[in-house]
Amino acid sequence: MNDVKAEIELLPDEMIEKAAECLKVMAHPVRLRIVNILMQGEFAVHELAEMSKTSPNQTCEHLRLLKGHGLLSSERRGRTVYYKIASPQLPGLISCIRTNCQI
Amino acid sequence: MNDVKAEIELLPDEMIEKAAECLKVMAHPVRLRIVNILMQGEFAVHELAEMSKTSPNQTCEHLRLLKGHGLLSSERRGRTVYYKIASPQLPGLISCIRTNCQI
DNA sequence: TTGATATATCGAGAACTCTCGATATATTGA
DNA sequence: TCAATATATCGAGAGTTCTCGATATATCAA
Repeated sequence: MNDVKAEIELLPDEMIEKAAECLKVMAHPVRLRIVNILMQGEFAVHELAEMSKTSPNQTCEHLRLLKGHGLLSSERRGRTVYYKIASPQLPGLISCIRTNCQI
Repeated sequence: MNDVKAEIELLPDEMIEKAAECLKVMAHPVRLRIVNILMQGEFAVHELAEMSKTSPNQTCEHLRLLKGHGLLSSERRGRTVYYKIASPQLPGLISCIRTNCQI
């Protein structure tokens, strides 16, 4: 039994925690939709709210969470705030999710 | 505004929900660890429990959840139940997570 | 300055997930 | 059959996340 496990690669707890945290951020329909839209360019909060059929305040909160994890960045131009993808890894992750999670 | 959105690809709700559900299942440190271990072969519940430093009953529940979503399958041999990866997409997804979620 | 538009934040309650101990079931060997 | 081992299920309480309405802030144009 110990022989079997001696050969097994066990990833460090810290790495596992980090990845689980990253997945948790993505594991929400509205956030997934927002990120999929942002794969196609930069959009304003109210545009994202409308396209994801979510109230502006909820959209803001989802955007804040995504931005807080370094996945998005934002820029205000006039009274409008535009969000875009900030993490270089995000497009790869999303396209992989689309392939492997039946999207 | 409508011009911009007319060109945007909006994935069907159903697909988004399904993918979010799939990510939610993976978005737990113990389940992520279990799946990473099972990438290296078939293991018994008590082995997985020990390697993931989780009680057997909790390990069972995580395994049940993963199996319930079609990600794992199990086979009893004697009093031991062995779990392995059942979903063909899972290895690709995991390796992508390892690349893009800093694992 | 005022009103309109756009975004952001806060607090409370609902809903969901996690964890744990207790208990149940299954299998084997004495 | 009985005890031991292995796995599975259940219910309660703790902890999180989600959602919503209310409110705050920021910017612009009249």
